[in-house]
Amino acid sequence: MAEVDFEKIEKKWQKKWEEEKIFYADEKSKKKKFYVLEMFPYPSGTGLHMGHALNYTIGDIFARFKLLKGFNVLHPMGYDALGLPAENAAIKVGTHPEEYTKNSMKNFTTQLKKLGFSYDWSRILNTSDPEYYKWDQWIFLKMLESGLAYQKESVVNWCPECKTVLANEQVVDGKCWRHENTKVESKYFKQWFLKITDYADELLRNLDNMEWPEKTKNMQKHWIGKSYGAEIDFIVNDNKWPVFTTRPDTIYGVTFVVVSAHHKELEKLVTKEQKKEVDNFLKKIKSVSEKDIAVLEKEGAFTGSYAINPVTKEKIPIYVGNFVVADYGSGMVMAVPAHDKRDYDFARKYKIKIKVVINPVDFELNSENITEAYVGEGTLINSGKFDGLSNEKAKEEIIKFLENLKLGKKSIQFRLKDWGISRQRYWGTPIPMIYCDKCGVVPVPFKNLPVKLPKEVKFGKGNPLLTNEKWINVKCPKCGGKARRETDTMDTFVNSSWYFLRYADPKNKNKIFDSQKALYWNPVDVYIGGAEHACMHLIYSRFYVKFLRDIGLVNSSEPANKLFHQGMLHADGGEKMSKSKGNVVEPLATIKKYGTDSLRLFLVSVASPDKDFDWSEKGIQGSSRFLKKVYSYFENFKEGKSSPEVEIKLNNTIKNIEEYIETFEYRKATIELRELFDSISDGGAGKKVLEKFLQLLNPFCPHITEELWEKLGNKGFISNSVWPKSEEIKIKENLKKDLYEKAIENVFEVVKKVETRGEKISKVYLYVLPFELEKYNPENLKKKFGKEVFIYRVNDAKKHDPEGKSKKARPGNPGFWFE
RNA sequence: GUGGAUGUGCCGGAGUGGUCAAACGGGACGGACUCAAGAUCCGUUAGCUUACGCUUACCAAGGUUCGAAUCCUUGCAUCCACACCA
Repeated sequence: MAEVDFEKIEKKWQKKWEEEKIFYADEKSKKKKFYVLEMFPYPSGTGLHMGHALNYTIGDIFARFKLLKGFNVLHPMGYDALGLPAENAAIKVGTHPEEYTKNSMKNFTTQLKKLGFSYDWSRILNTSDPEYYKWDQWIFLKMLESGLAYQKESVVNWCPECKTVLANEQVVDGKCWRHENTKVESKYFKQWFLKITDYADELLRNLDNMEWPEKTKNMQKHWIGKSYGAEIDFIVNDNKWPVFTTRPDTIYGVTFVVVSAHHKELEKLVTKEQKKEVDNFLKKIKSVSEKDIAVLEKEGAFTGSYAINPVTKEKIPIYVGNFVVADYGSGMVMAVPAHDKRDYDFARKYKIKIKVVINPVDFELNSENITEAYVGEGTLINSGKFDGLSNEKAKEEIIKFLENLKLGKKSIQFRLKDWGISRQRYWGTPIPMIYCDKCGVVPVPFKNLPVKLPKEVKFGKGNPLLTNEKWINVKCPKCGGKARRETDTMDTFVNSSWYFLRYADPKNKNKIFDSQKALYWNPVDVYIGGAEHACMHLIYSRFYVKFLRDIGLVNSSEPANKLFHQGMLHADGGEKMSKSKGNVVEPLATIKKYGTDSLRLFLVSVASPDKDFDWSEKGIQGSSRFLKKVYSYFENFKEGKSSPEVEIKLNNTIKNIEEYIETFEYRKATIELRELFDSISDGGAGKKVLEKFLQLLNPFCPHITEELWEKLGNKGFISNSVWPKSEEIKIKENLKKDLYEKAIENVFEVVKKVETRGEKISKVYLYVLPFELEKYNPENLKKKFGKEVFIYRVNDAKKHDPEGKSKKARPGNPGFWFE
């Protein structure tokens, strides 16, 4: 078999596609629009990895398929260019983040182009471009106008050595990533927040009607976390301290209260005598990451203060604990050790009283014999006038009771928190605010946007922006007096929360985007990316779209109709690909060896693209072998006649592949393609059939199919040809007969079996689907079975069907009953 | 702990009540070609049998059914996510 020069073919067609701009999208087209989007990459210095290749191949196949199907396809690409790694490179190697990012982007573009993706490169986007982040700032100011952006004190990780705030990922085992002997401290800063919680209800509600993976929707539901309960006031030193609980029915069992270690007013509760103990406890907390806190054992310390239980009037101790979240509810919880597992463990550890107030349905429980928390249903005991009520009923009654005493109320809590966007670092969007001594916090006027990042800053100690005094010092936009810029920048998730909208009109200098264009393209029809973004990016984007809708810029409420997560790609042998293990497979090296089309085909033919799978050198060799086979068949092909079998197979394949691509079952599509090719090379085929085969293969292997399309004598590109139609008649006629006969054969078999068991059968009843009724001929069947045969439609109200066997009827298979 | 997913032949992985000893790919084995290797092509790949066929098989044990990889129950194992949510 002749060697195929994949590289030459790839270069040739990539150049032609670019010259003819066949993938450039235009909103003036009369065709129906279709927007395919893959999550844009963070351009890291290490270049494109195989996971990117998989992600973009999945999207590219979809986009190319839709183009062939006659849609006006938008398939753009860009870079999420602001972020921490660029800044880390500046600290470690001394490159300016801007240079680092520029180089990385250039590198990424070259690599992406070699993979032959059908991007509209004229729409390329770069979030580190002031022309882009200007609109981040614009949205921020709009949110400020709407009251959605606000400042509040919040806790962060602080490295006293670097004098800077650390991201959770920069905290390693409670220590700074750069100073392994320096313990990270908790520090409170005033920071900017976006009030995503205003949209909590809608974010939750819409999920039900969205065509997103159920798993993702569940994760989001959990993340938003709506819970119903009560807010109850406990009295501490004559002040009201509210707590939120979902179990007001257990209020009589409260024996202590726990306040979060990060509670703003913790100091007020700590007495002189207990100060030392509490401080020692606080030192043990490693970072503000709640994931880190979660790993810790439930621990705490007595604050020295007491609270009054509003119903029993008992005096109960207040503890500070590492398992209470400061930002949820009021940052304080009432603890019922008898009926909550964490409270139980905590009470046992610190020898606090345990009081049973719910008696289980099926056994006796009391405060002496309890060995674990009982969290189930039951009736109230030890609860004053509420004794004997079911705990469900008690929830309502107790809330009513507290409301009358003005000591509590019904309450709904979301676990979703407002989104803290302040980052004390350089390579992000500057927050467009100014601090004036006289006027206070003043927004930068719209006409002065963008607030550009100054290039001259020093890296290594503290927030780099603090090192450029010239940039910081400005005149107050209100009074013209001395003022200073906000030096915090925005979380980079801000940049990616609306980029898909900007693709509709990426070069607009005057507006965030032209509304007509945005309305035309949005929402995204298919969005493809990793499941790790299920909560953060995919919730923030939903929030942004809702906000932009509310200020009249778009009319859709959700960013994407359909969402797909690709699986994780592991190294040969199942381990994670990582540099330190030396098992990384580079897309570029692979292409050089086997060709881009082989790589694309392999990536989608090992497993369903949503499942994790292992890289396999043997596997890609198999894909490459298949393409060589195809190529050599076309080279030596002599025009022949297509057999009916090949025609049937072809038409079946067209239909199936359409379905498979729509549902991302690419693996099945590649199997059908192999089968079709087998029957072509076995039975011979005419030119028309070969052309159609190439078109079916084109979304997966665009280069080689262009080449062979041309070899067959076609002018123009196969990539924007018209997808073949499957001719229904050719598919079914033969098969249908078969199926009917098989179905009858089946029934016949069963009759024989039952008779050999000794049962007598004289009547056979068949229940068939209405549209199949005509195929059944009672006379013929009577002859075959030698018995009376009755045929009913399944929905016939008068049918004789003593055991409901008609429910078993399916297409091609009747239900049956014998007597 | 909570939530979710999965368990199929040597391996990856289809298959959701009869067309299943189970697609497709990989591997292994045998053969053809070749001085030879590679590539390519053909065949075999649960057991017994020349074959018809029979037996054993889709994590395990029960169950439903004329019929189960597929439906139900229980158990076991593996994987993933998470913000201990009061």
